[in-house]
Amino acid sequence: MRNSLADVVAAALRVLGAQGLENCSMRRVAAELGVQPSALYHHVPDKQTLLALMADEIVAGVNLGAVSAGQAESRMDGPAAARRVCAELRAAMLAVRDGADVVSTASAFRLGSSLAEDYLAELVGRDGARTLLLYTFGHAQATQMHRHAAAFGALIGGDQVSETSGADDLDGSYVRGLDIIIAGLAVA
Amino acid sequence: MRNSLADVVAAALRVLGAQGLENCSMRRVAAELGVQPSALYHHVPDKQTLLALMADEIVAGVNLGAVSAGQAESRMDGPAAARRVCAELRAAMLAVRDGADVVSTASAFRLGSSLAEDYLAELVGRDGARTLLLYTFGHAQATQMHRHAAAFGALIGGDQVSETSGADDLDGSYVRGLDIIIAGLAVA
DNA sequence: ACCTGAACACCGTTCAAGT
DNA sequence: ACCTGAACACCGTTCAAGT
Repeated sequence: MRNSLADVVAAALRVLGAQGLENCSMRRVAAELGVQPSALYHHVPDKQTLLALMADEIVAGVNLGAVSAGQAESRMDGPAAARRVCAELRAAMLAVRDGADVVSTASAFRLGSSLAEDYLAELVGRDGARTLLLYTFGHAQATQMHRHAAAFGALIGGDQVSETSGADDLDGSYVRGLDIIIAGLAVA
Repeated sequence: MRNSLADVVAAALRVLGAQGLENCSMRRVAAELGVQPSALYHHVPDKQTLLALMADEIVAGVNLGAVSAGQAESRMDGPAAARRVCAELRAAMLAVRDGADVVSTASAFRLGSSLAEDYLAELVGRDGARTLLLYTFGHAQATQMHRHAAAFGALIGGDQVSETSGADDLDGSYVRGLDIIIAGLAVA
């Protein structure tokens, strides 16, 4: 036994963190393992599947209700628990370079049948769950894109503008949008 | 004068519609124009720029307040006008194959400075505008991905399940999520 | 101004063959 | 079971040169 599926996923996450999604090719993951590109296809049918496994790993730490569904958070009301799950999801994605893109693409493919959506649906209903998830994915993607652009701009532009209006409070922006949706859920 | 920038963008949109985003390469766009791939770089600095121009074209028909800002929709309240803009945006993206992906990627890059976001911000505030846009983009992407999967599944699976619960009411799902956000805006 | 021709440095995936 | 070696059919981009 030389490399397991878990080794491949771990190597892929290392390449992702070090080089970003656009450079996370099958060939580079193979190189990270010291193996020929074709060897990866013994563990995984294609790149899309590998990305889905990476997405699962990225969000693996998110707590989706500890015991059985809805039971662990019995002291919290639905909206409050939903808010906690979304915040954890966002943090997990932002912790990995391009994590939001990887997770969003993989989860959009399963919309309607993901663990996170099912759990959120118990808390706030199917429509509320979808709305919260799509907002959370979209905002996380925008956050990482903005940070990437800022990091790149800092290299070439010094920091002559710093922030046109100081208005890149991405965390605050996320929470305020979340508040809007949660408030809307209470009405319906 | 053999080809203009407009010709290049139009050819790219033709390839997109016919072959989808994953096959919309610079080389295929060049072939569509009967030209060498390198010729495209006379009109456009890189592929990303071409995709942004395609995105602009896809949403060009969306009415962002006819006369001056906020004036044309004086008979509508803010939330109602915002709902109309979002629905038009969604329809424009869904009208083109992979349109949601093209527009989302290009717009996420400008989040905080797009025409649509500025207009929506006048109607419902910056946080409301961002929330509505991210939700609308995300839902449109999920819609097109679901349709693509359904079309592909129909080819191999016949239609043995048809719909597990008849629950692929994507348009209804979108509107109900929009209702949640709009209701939340009214509270804040 | 607009394009060709040729090249550079890559991709994902397949497949026979090895151990 | 896991991997190599070689190939196939592609990519985006650059650049000197043509008209």
